[in-house]
Amino acid sequence: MPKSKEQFAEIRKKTRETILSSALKLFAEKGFQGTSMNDIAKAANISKGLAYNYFDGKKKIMEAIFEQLFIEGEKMIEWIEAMDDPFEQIIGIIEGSFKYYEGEEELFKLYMSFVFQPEILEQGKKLAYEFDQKYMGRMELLFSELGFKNPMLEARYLSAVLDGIGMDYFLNPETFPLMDMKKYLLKKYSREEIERMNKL
Amino acid sequence: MPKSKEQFAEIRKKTRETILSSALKLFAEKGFQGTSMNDIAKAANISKGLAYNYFDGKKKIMEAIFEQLFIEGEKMIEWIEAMDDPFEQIIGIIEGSFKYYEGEEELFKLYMSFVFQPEILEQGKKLAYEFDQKYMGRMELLFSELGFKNPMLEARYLSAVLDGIGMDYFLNPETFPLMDMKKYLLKKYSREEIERMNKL
Amino acid sequence: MPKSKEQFAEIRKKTRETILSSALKLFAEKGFQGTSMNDIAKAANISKGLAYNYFDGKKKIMEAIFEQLFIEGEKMIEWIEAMDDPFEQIIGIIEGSFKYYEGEEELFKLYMSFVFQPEILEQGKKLAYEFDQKYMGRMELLFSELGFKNPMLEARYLSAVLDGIGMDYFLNPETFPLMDMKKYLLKKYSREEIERMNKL
Amino acid sequence: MPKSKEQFAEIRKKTRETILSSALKLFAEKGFQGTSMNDIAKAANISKGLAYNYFDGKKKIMEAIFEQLFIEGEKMIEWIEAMDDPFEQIIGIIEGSFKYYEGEEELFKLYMSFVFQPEILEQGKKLAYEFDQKYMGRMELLFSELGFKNPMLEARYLSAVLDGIGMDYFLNPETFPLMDMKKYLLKKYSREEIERMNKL
DNA sequence: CATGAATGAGGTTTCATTCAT
DNA sequence: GATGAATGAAACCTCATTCAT
Repeated sequence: MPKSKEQFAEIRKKTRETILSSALKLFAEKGFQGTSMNDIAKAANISKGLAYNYFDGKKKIMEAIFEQLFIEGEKMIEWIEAMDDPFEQIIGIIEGSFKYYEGEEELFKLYMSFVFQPEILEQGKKLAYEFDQKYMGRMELLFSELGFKNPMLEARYLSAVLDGIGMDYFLNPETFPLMDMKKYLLKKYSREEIERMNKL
Repeated sequence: MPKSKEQFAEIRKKTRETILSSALKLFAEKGFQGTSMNDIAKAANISKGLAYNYFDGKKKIMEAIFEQLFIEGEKMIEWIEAMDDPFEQIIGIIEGSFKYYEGEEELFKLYMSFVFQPEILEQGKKLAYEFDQKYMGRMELLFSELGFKNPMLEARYLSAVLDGIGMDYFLNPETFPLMDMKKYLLKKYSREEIERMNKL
Repeated sequence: MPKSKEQFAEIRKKTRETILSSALKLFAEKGFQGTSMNDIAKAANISKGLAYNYFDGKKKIMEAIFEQLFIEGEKMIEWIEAMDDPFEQIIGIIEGSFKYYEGEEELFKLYMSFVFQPEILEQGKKLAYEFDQKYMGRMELLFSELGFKNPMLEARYLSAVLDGIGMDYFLNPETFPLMDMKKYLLKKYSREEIERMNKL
Repeated sequence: MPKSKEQFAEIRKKTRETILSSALKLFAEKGFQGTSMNDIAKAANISKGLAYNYFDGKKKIMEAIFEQLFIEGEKMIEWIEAMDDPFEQIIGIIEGSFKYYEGEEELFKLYMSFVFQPEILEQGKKLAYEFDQKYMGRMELLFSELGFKNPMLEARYLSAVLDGIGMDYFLNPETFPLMDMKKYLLKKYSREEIERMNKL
């Protein structure tokens, strides 16, 4: 009697996830090019051959990781849009970003290293561009609702600030004052400050 | 007619620089691992063997590039320190950074991609750390002179903002409003604004 | 309701045949080495494991195909021997060959490609040799009956002509004048021509 | 002082030829798929890496061999065209073919195995087709000059005969009566026979 | 100073075959 | 009888580095 379809699906899902998480860790640690399929297979405790049964090569693994990344990004957008108050949404964006930095160090590092070397992944570049467009659009709308004069520029600015903080934090996690920075930023984008700025 | 010692030295210097600039371009484009010594030699119009005559391997070429990078950084610090007025210095830092983004795209990309793959080049990481310490120290001093309450945080913040802008710009040079962002930042850190902020 | 023994036997036979015909098609198309067990299993709509239940590996599948091939060859010899008139037999050989080219393209291609790569399948080579001997023996006898002076050479010659036609036809099925060639050959080996030749 | 260009060219030519002849031998012996780059490198007494310095993979080696093959074919056509008398030309074609079978066993075997599995080599198929067209055109012209009623069919026929003989000879070089077959064919296509046939 | 042929270690990828269920 | 996940050996290919000239 063969294994049931459910059993097979279960196994595939689990192994797939093991491969992806092992690869993510290694890519973040040693870079995409610095990680060999051998490394990945060993980390995932499987044979090299099996890794190819699941993914058609290293690039495809990378792509799968990127897809996950953008899916999480979408979720974050949705979570923020669910809030009614635009002031709350700004807070949500900031807190969400910091939560991400604290919890997903590896994904972020990987994202960074890729972003500065996009030739590695055609598909990744497209995904990143599309996500950026969508994300910026939302932010712009938000700043418009908040009464800013140049919502596009404000969206780009906040985005740059958050990216820069993430980047500097990961460059020196030990010395970067992540919590203080969060407080500082939350104050800068608090209801009171925003209202005050808009009065000027 | 044999060449004079000066002529030889001249040739060596020129060839060395050709190798470095060719390598820089390639590393930025295709990454360190994605660039072969063959690529470098071809781009520099020399033989592989000669490249080894100048540098003891690919890593050493990378290190030489990094050294150049930090030498330029030092120069920028010196240039800023030469100014008397701290308000002018802030403007200098901002304008210097933007000038760098506009003119030295490749070095910046390379720096970033390496910084997020530190195991490749231990020495690079160390250099980067040292430079960061020195640079931050200066900035902190500056914000202290300007009367900010939390100079360290302000230094980290401005630094993050500038890094984030650089990053976002390089992600999408076509759509990022680099000039507008510069004006926006220059206004945020103008004498008037700083004095106003410090009064609060 | 359990299946009866007959039903099981029926299924086994059918599956076996499906495997063989799928494999034949693939071997002819992509070669023995170019065809994977996976390809075969997929083409036969079964699992890889089941294929191994039927045959002890890829070579064994190949061998089974070869056996079939020679069984058909034997049938053809028998069919020809059943004719009384040697003149008719010659016609039968020619027509049989052309019918084979038209209808069994894959088997022929496979046979050829293997015959020129003998180390792959020792058994195949042996079978081919034995068949050749038997076939040649019959042909020689036939030409002897027909009164030819050098029956062995005539047998070898006709055999070569037929092989060459098959080969050239498969090289360029679109441009090769198969039907005209058949007429031409049938005339060359017609009763009248043979009798005329033997008079000389 | 570097090696002179001539020295390098000499080395490259020699090594290239060693690789090609080693590969030819192995391909003919064990087939294209059955031969590994390792085998080729070992047979050529060089490292695997060097083989890739000369050819971009196994297919490219095969293609180079094929080119040689067709270059030789062209030479044969030229050699035959240099004769004035069409009767002599026919003799030339036949003798040339037999000489080829006797002397270039490996190339012929390789050609055969390829011909029945052309997916291996895109370029090879095109070359073979073009050569066939040219060769057939010449033969047709020749048979036309000789006064045959259906020159195209005659060209195809002789071609098939020669191919079939080559094929059968290589299948069983020990038992195939190559010399007798040559005499037989030369008589069939002698001036006297051709004139007699055309009278009918 | 300069060349590029040559090596060899290590990476990527494929696949016949086994096996637990 | 039937499944497809899993293995491991062996294939393909790349490239930093060395070296004879």
